[in-house]
Amino acid sequence: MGVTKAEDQRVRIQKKIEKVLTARQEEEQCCPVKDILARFGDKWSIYAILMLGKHETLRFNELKGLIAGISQRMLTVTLRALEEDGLVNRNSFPEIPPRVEYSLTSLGQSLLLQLLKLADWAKLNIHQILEARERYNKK
Amino acid sequence: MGVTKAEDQRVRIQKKIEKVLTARQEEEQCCPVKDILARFGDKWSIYAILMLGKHETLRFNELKGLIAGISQRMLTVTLRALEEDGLVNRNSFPEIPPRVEYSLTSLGQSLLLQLLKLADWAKLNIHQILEARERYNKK
DNA sequence: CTGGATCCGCAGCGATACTG
DNA sequence: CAGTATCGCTGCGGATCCAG
Repeated sequence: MGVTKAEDQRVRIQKKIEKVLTARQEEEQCCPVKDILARFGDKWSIYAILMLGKHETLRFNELKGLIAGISQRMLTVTLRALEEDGLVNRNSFPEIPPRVEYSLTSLGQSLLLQLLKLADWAKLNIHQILEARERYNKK
Repeated sequence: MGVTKAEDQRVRIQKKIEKVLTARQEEEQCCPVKDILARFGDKWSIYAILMLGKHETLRFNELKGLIAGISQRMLTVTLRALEEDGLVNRNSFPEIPPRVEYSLTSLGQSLLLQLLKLADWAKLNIHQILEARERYNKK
């Protein structure tokens, strides 16, 4: 065993580099679907969008109250990401106490439409899926 | 500091239990959208569905070849989940060497339609999103 | 009140070796 | 060929404290 720990690490780092590169290639190639899904495919973005769709405009803690179970941190992170993509507006008023209002942009609203269609599909087929799951688990 | 490690752990476990319970509540309540998204919102399911949509029927390693970067393990896990939900069919032939063919069920195909619509939206708006990101990062 | 900064546990994924 | 078993790492997300 002439394999040193240093050598081990070098190899591992090399592999990691390769992995990152191929990952980047995949992102660039391939349909934009994946990229879009990455936005609202995460744990909370959907809820934020749906809630903002329902209520027009909301403050930070109102939103936090509506999305049961979300932590402060994740709400911040989620809203930042959505803002970055131009899906929500963020209006902060320099008052004391501070007030920040969030609302959907027109782009966000058009995405909401798509999500609602998906929701319709989901409602329509949820029973079939649940049945399929039961059937599968019985076997 | 009369706090023992055992006490620490007890408290932590207690919190975990609560977390799991509220998580379960959330799943049950709330729109089925989230539940559905959980299916193909993960890293690989979309690719599997899209590929099966294109190619009608595929064997395990064909699929693995088409989805660049997926590991054997994750392909297995992904396909199992999709099968469980009745989105893909799994036909295994008791031959040597073994042969397993996967294809979309009609339910899977209807989901594919939705995904394609989403893809259309994505293609249509990808530029706006990229612009928004640039604008955001410049600030 | 809004949210930035930091720490850290744990699920999820990848790599690898093994089986029918 | 099509998986299963095991293990280690990484990064997501929750908790907590702090700032404006």
